[in-house]
Amino acid sequence: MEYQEGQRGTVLDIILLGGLNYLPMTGYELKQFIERSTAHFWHAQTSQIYRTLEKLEKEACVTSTIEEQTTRPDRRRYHITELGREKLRVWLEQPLTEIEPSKDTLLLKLFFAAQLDKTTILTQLRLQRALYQHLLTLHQTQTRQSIALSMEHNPALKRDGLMWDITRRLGELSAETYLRWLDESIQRIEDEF
Amino acid sequence: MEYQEGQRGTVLDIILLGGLNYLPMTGYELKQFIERSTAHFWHAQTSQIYRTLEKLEKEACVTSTIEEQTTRPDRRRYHITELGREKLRVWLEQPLTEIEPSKDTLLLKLFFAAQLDKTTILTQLRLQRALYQHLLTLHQTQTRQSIALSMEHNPALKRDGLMWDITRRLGELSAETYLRWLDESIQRIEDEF
DNA sequence: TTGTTATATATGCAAAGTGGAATATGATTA
DNA sequence: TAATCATATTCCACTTTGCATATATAACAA
Repeated sequence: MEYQEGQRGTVLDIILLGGLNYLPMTGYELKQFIERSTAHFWHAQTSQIYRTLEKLEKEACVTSTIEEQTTRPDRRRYHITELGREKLRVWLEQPLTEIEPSKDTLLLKLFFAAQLDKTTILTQLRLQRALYQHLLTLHQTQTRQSIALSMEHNPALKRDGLMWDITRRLGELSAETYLRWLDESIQRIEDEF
Repeated sequence: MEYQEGQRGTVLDIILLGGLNYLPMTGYELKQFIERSTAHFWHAQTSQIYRTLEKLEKEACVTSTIEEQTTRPDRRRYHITELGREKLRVWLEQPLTEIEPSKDTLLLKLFFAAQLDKTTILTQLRLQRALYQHLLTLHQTQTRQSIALSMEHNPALKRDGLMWDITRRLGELSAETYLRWLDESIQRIEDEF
């Protein structure tokens, strides 16, 4: 009664359709595609990918063909259909009208951390700091390069490249913010706790 | 084989135990507690809260007593047990050794948005901008005040107040970052798309 | 008086997601 | 030569989540 029902479409549906809209891939390749490109804002288990592909095939959003291989197990390559493209387009056009609630385990830990001792809290924060420092480096180098590489290979993807860089940029900014916040918080706990 | 198994403890377990560690509450009150205090980093459905409370009672982490009421439906008030406190403490002490993968639907939309037209993308981004602007205002006023209020009522919560403000602060910084990124992205799309 | 909101809890169902293991095999490396 | 890595998919048990709905009652507003 209150939405585009009948074909809601989960987020993973969309990632898979979005990937297959560039080129046909196997489940295995889609897993790698997700790890290379969307990992910083969405991830999925291998098993979930295969099950979702089956579901999408039932819904006629994708079709599949088996490729026989001699040296390796046979593999099933998925192709997007017109219906699939339509589903993708409809979902992309639909604006997000609210902010989705985020989930952050570290914040939860800190929220109830007053009962811990100072050193335990500080150790945990410093550990997170190291992890985020590493993540930031990744965003600034690796991810950026992989985008540049894709575009050299295929200049038709100019717009795509812009959009990919925009998503990459939020990852970078977020990591910077998180680091600043960690530093500030470590300082405050040292002084005020 | 590779973790503190037997009592893994989900995040919602911890929120409920953490809340009950301050004072005994009913399911209904816990729902409100979550909305007031942890909503910006974790949320939960009412049904999920009641079911998790039942589970925690089976595990002897909480006990419950029924309060008979004449004007309202009876209610069940939950109390944390020693085992519950222990579970909470163990979880809080355990450091997070990795960064949890985040999920962001807007980024997903942008990642595949190259096929949309410029106006559609810009409209969606401007809508998000308005939503985040509103969220930022909330963080800067409402949440801050509710923390100050809690501490006036109970000065013993000084440390808790510091930790609460630290979590609030990330909400504020994140909203600012998101806004800056939205502005920057709108600009880039206007110029380069 | 009729409808709505707030209090208070519970249930049922399906979809979504987790995590691990099973099953193959070729290529590489120590 | 043994180990393990990379390819490639599937299955299973389980938890979690979303969403709707049911059952009460009192207070309040239209």
